[in-house]
Parts: sequence; structure tokens; C-alpha cells
Amino acid sequence: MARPRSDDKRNAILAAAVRAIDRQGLRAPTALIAKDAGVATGSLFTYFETKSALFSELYLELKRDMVAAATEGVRTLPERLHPLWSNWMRWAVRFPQKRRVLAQLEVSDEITAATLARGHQIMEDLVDLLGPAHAHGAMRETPYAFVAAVVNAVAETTMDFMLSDPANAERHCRAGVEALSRMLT
Amino acid sequence: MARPRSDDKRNAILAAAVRAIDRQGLRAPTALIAKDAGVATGSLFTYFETKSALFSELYLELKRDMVAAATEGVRTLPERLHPLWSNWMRWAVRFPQKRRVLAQLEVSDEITAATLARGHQIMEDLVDLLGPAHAHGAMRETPYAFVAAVVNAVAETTMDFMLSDPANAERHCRAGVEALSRMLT
DNA sequence: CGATTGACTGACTGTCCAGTCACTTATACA
DNA sequence: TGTATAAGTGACTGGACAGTCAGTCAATCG
Repeated sequence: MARPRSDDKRNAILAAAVRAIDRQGLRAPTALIAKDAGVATGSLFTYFETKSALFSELYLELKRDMVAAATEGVRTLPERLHPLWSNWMRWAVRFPQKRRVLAQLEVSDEITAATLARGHQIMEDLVDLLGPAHAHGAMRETPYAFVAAVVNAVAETTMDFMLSDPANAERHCRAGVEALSRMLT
Repeated sequence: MARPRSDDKRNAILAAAVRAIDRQGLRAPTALIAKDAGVATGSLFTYFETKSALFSELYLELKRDMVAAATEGVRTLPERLHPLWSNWMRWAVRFPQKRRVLAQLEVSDEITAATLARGHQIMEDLVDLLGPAHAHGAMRETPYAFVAAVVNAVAETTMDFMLSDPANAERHCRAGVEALSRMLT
């Protein structure tokens, strides 16, 4: 069926979008994103129907990326909180732009409520690994989603500090888990 | 010195900006904001030099508003966490748009790092009231700013849940403080 | 090898909007 | 009451940008 679409190009566009949004915010022009991806402006629209569609797919892609990095190899361990945390923080330190872009997309209204919900669903994979810790702790009576959200909030805060004060990153990282641990125990 | 500027108009513009941004995001046109404020498009620019300037001032105004509401009457109490928390949460439930707008401004790049810093400084007024609780708790060794940020993060998460699930608002509110309390103790 | 399909290109268009400006009107002060 | 000053107005402009489209090119298949 004629010329097939190229995954490479699709990925190049997504990667270029991360760079562009990191620098210019969500108002980054599609023309710039396309150019930075080495693709004509028109081609961007054969891979993504509209700019909003690009943003939605980018959002989900980044969430998946983050969750995959954080949960890597953790699934079968007996004590999961610390390895999970350390993977998660490492991802944040290595890909600060991805995180910044994710944050912008999350609050913007470029993304529908449905897409946002799918994003939260992806996050559940990550928080599910806390299951055992949660089941017997102080928050066993509070709704699961609430616990998940608080975990996420503490993680995000910790990441902010690790990035803004790299000299004490290790210290902030520990302060983060310990605070979380105290909260869940 | 000729016709004086009117505080009423200035406030009307800020209030209209909240409504517009709540509905349309930061791309809300200045013309719409002005119209909704009952003012000509040109007049908006006699009160605020640029759209960005309007956003910056709005950001600071909203932060001040939030902090004032949360700290009202709490300054002299011996046990401050609970009244502070309840004021804070009440503000969030009463003015959900203000909160939404604040969140958008916070991550956007419409606002300079300097303005953001001033915003954080305003927040310190609020977190300072935890001083005594913090001074003897588990986080007494972690940097003050970090504790402040975590408190804020847990508060924001709690607000999200109170608003998205009003039937259990009271329950979420309690779960929030208790989690925080466990973390600080 | 055609022939067909659909990806690829980038100049172009229609729309939107921040900010301006020539003019009008209200206020302060002499 | 007259004059100076600055606020108020809204049609307008210049620039930016999402998305289109007519033409080109490459992969697949009979």
C-alpha cells in the first residue's frame, strides 16, 4: 500500500516537540517543531491530525516513558518503595525537559479530560507497586487514588529540589522517600 | 493631575482575567478580558503595560489572596496546623477558578523567574505559621524550603480531591492533614 | 515493469490577536 | 470658568501561525 509511514519520523517529531515546548512553551509553532524534526511542516500533519492531537499523544508517550523507567525491574522485589523511588528520581534528573513538558501539558487545556484520565491510568501501574506497603499502612482506609496522588505530589516536589539544587540532590532524594515513608507507615 | 485611574477598573480587569483564563486558558484574548471587565481594549493597556504584565500582577494578587484567606486569624493560636488547613481548604472550595488560574500561571512561561520567586516569598507567610510544628518534628533537619514545598504539594492534592469528589470532601480534607501531620511529626 | 497509492514538500491562506493611535471625555487645579 | 493633563475608546495594523493543497516522489503489487 504505497509508501509506509516511518516510526523514525514520528519519533523525531515527538522528540522535537519536547525540545520546542521545553524552550518556548506550548505556543511553540508547529513549523518549528517540524523543522527541528527534519520534516516538512505538512508532514507533521500526516503523522498528527492537529497540534492538539500531537500534544495528546506526546503526553501519553511521556507518561509511559516515565512509568517504564520507574518500574523497571521493580515488579518482583519484596521491598519496592526504595528501588522504585530511586529509578523514578533518576529518570527526572536525566530528562528534566520531559518532565517540564509533562507538567505544562498536564495543566493546559490542550488536552481533553479523557486523555488526562488515560494518563492517570498509566500512572496506576507505578503506584500499584506500592500495593503491599499501602495495604497495611496508615492510609489503608483512604481512597487508593488519593494515596496515588499524594505519592505523586511528594515525588514531584522532590524532583524539583533535586534539579534546582543538584549539590544536595542525594539529600533531597532521601528526605523525599523518608517523608513519604512516614506518611504511609 | 487630571483624571485618576480607578481601582475599581483595575480590579474588574483582574477579575475578568480570572474568568477568561478559567474558561479559555492563557490564550484568552485581551479583547475578551477587557470587554468582560466593561472596559475598552485600549484601557486594559493603561492599567497593564502588556498581557504578560497583567498575568504577573494577577499571579501575585491571587497568591496574596490565598495566603490572606488561609492565615486569617491563625497567627496567634497555639496549635495552628488545623485551623490553617481548614481556612486554606475552604478558600480552595470557594474559589476553584482562582486556583485553576494560579496553577496555569505557575507552570507557564508567561511569568518570569523573578515573579515566581516573589510568589514563593508570599507563600512563606503561610508556611511560617508551621514553624513551631516543624522545629521539633521529623523534618527539622531538612531545608525549610523543601518542607514548605511538600506542605504545599499535599495541600494542592487534597484540594484536587475535595473539588473532584465533593461528596467526600470532608473525608479527603481530614486525610490530607493527617497525612501531613504524620509526615511532620 | 508500469500503475496505483499514499507519503512528502513548502509556499500559501485565512484567521486571530496584542498592541497602537487619533480622537474624545473627565478631572484637577489656577 | 478655562486650561492642562491624563484616562477612555475602539477601529485598525502588523505579525504570527495552524492547517491546506497542488504538485512531486517513493514504495508496493499485479
